Amino acid sequence: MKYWLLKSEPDTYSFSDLASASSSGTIWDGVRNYQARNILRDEIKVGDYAFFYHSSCKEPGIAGLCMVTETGLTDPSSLDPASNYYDPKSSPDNPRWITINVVADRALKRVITLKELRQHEALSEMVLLNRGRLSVQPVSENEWDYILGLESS
DNA sequence: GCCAACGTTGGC
DNA sequence: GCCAACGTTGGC
Repeated sequence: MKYWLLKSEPDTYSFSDLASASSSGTIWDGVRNYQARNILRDEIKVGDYAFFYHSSCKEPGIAGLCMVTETGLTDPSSLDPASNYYDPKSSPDNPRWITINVVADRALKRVITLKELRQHEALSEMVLLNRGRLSVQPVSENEWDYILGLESS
């Protein structure tokens, strides 16, 4: 099992939105970056866990944990002409944007902020802190465990 | 296939 | 709202 970090703007879709979604969770739609798409399509597996990260907001940071329940899904927004994420170069026969379904696992006891993460030498190699713009990223097991260890501190 | 121009992300 | 970083586009 591997660990990941998924970014969302909480004004658009927050961790509490996922937590209050139906038991089937949500499709992680709208990713339009090839590196992130490749991770969604090729690397993330059912049963993997991810941090749910709030970006572009007052307090950027990790708000909760979620679990991957399905992979290999065509992003429905890419085929919807009414969507902001519509991509005319994608089609049902040859979908360009492949994604996953996730469910909420649990909220963290507190949001672990980006500012706090930056203060820990043990996390200095985190993708989040070095290639901040990537919206789907790997998290090492050591980083995962370390960050969960901060939760109660 | 280079690279300048342009667009987007996302912290601050 | 600014702007640095960086991904994408498109002319050549």
